[in-house]
Amino acid sequence: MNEFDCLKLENQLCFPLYACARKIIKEYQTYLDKIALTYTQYITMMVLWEEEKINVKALGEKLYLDSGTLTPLLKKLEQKEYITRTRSKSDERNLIITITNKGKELKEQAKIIPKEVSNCINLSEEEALNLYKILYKILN
Amino acid sequence: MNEFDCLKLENQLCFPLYACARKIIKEYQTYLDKIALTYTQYITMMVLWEEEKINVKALGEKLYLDSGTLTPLLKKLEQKEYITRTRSKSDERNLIITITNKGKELKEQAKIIPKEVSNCINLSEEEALNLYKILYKILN
DNA sequence: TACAATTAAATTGTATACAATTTAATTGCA
DNA sequence: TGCAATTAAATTGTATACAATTTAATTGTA
Repeated sequence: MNEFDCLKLENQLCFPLYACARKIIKEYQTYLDKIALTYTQYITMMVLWEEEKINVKALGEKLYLDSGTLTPLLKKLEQKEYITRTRSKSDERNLIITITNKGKELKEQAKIIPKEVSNCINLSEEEALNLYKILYKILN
Repeated sequence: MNEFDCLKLENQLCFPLYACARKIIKEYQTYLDKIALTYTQYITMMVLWEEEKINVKALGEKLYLDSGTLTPLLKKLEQKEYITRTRSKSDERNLIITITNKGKELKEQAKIIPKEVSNCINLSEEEALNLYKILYKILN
């Protein structure tokens, strides 16, 4: 182990993390194409399938994304009529994102996607749980 | 566990993977700013610190990136004089990337970065190894 | 209660990612 | 050997990411 070994790609943790995330998102994309959503649009809709109504700041905290990413994305979801964007009456700084009926209906078509993707990833139950725990340890 | 639970963000594996990768890359970026490299430029240089000379296709296979991403990135690294881009004599379709002396010198400044980043991530030796194995199982 | 400080989104600018297409070089075979 | 098929990069177009700045609304306090 010399002083430069830490600079080898194979000794990095971040690199496989980055490559894996992109690989699985690409796998998602093949299924998401059927409902014409990108992966980022999809996880945004996931929040709204759970919450119905949320402001941009809270949404960003859930997704670890900022308004620079979310503003254009939310305008696209609005164009597709899956959400509405309205300013809060009590505090005009807040933009409230609300899911529409059309957005709710999408949930039905989306529910098979996680299973389709997980079929393509060959992890045991134990490995998946282990991975999950370690990732959330890093995130928190 | 109802039929829609698989659509909850907290039940996803891909989402924390994606969020973690971005979080750690952001951490890298704070240190990479000192040598004015982006994360993608950095992992490209890592390959060249190991190889000296490689064509775009082989580089892309190592980094899981295609020419659409690499072409503009490599032009930037050429501008910074860390690499040269020349067509292969034996097969003009191939573009050969070669590290320059200036590129090699950068390695000395970069070698502390992995340690600086790993200090910010609170994983045990065992967890890190475990994560590493699971990620490469997904990649292969 | 003016007004400086803070806060939430939006905007600007740069750098990826990646699908799809194009361009140019090489290969394989009828 | 001529030419269709293949291959490697580059290009085009779309959609993120994110730092930094700007805009507009609200809050806290001198």
